[in-house]
Amino acid sequence: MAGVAPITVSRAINRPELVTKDTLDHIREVIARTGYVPNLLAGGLASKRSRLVAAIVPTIGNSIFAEAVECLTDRLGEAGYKVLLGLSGYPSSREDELLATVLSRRPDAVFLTGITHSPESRQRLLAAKIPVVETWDLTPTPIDMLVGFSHEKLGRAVAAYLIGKGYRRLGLVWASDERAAVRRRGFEEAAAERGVTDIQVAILPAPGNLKLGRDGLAKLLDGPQRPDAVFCSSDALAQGVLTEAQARGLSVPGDLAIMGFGDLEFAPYTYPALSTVRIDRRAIGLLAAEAMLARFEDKPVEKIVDIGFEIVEREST
Amino acid sequence: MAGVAPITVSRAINRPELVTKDTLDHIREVIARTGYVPNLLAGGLASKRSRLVAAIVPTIGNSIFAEAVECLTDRLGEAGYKVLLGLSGYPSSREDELLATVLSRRPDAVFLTGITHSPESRQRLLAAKIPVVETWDLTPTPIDMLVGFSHEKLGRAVAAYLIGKGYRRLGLVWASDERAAVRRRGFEEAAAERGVTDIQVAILPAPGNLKLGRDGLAKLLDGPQRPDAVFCSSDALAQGVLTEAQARGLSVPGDLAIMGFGDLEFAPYTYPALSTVRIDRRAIGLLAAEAMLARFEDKPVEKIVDIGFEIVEREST
DNA sequence: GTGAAAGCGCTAACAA
DNA sequence: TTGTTAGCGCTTTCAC
Repeated sequence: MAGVAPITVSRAINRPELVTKDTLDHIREVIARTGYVPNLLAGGLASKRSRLVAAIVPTIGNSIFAEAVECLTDRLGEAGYKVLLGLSGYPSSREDELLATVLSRRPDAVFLTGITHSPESRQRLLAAKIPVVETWDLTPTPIDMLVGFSHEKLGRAVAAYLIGKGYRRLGLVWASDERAAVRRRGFEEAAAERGVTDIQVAILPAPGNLKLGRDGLAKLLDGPQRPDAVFCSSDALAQGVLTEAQARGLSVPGDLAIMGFGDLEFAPYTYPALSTVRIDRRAIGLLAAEAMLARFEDKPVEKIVDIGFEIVEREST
Repeated sequence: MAGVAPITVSRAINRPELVTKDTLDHIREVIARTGYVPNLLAGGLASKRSRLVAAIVPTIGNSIFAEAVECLTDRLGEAGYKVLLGLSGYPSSREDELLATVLSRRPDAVFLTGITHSPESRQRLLAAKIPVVETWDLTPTPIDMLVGFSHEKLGRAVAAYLIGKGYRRLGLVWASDERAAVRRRGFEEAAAERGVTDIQVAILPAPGNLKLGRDGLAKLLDGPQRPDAVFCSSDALAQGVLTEAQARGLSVPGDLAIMGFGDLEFAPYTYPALSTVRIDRRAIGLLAAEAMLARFEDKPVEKIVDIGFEIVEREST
């Protein structure tokens, strides 16, 4: 319709600097007039670049993963990429089949949650020969790239922190998820090194929520050793623990200190008594996006990025 | 590699009932052995069905939209569809360009938030000739299909409820978003009909959060008329209002009744004193998915689905 | 700076 | 039940 070859239109859209201004203006005018929408499926097939990035997370509902996905989507969107959402559920039960179906869309990169993947999945990812960013954890042997933090160190740090504050009867209200298990191990090891060994644990199904947190604390309080400090594997559980403590008339942190994990926004303001461990969730999405974009342009990339964590102590008001 | 024509492999994958068991088994064995992954980009181009559904929401971080998207993704995933995530921000500032870029991926359907779209967007959607589901609101004239509820009715219902309880000095802590504005209108109209007109309003930027809620209540309390009941445009704001009330030593609902909107999971347990309006967020995603799937199979579909709402009253404990 | 030819990896339509 | 042919709408490559 513009009286030029298809390839010229393609250039006008994708590499306008290769087209004379006059031709460009004319093509753009025709595009605007006709409402032409390029077909990126066809473009992707021809160029072998889908401009799609797959993001596989357990869940985005009320969760720490939503913000990371949001940042990833925003940053990649700026560069013309769209995010294909894959929800694997807890405990990553569907990651394998999800990965298979998602790879058939030929994404240009994959964002993964965690570092534990089946041999088939690893194999498939390697075979796809695309940038892969694992997140939320640390390992010296990522599939490709990694943005996360050490759950073991985090567990250790919290144990040291609580024991340093004088607490000795420690309890855990804990979801049965894999990364949480590593935090627990770090916590128990560091506690043992300080002579605290009799740690009470209430294990609950993932993902945690307020109700489960209440149940968890109830279990601990009715157990053999009443804890004076409870560390929770998520802020959602911590809220439940706090609620149960309030319902039972316990003062926080006087009778019972409570620590959460994740620093969900509602926690800090709502419960000034509730300390937690802050993770820069937005950084995970952003850094993952940057890593992918760098790789698309063959720029050098840091393979492993440790974003760390921060213990946030809140005063009772 | 399997010694059959490409189309036979295609059938073995997509319509196995058309292939003899022996051929099928053989093809499947070869697929498993070689790790063949079909290219759905090519498939989509050839069949004109991308098996992609675009979901455009303002945000998924800490938000009521995340769960709807999650349900949509789950249900569509069962049917072999993947969700392309589009985040338009508040106040849908990027919806137009987002829609353009998303449509170039040739989605088989589109999930939209709200019923207000630019003429260009409506035009583009109509031109795409695919199922479109608008959500979170109601209108007699949807672009195509609709799953939502009436914000005006909801506002009216809350006004009637509060006034019925005897409250007369009403306040609103309100985000400046479009659907909230409709709820406000309904609220004020119904209040006026009952003789309550002097409603104090604190307007805050969207999306609301706890901090903004605190600020909002502070503004109202320092204003000319101290409210005895505050309705908030979201539960996030309501939490802030509650926090501020507690910080000022007000009893809830004794000195100040607070109503939220959205029924986020943390609200009911955390604040037994906090009533709210429950929206079935999961139903929105699920019904939208069902509507799309029905249309894909040319089954009859209810064009407009009102999922209603429910005032959830909580006792103080 | 622009174009012609070929082909990306599938599936629709029709044929055997 | 299986195969042949053609073509989806782009981009690559190479030529002009």
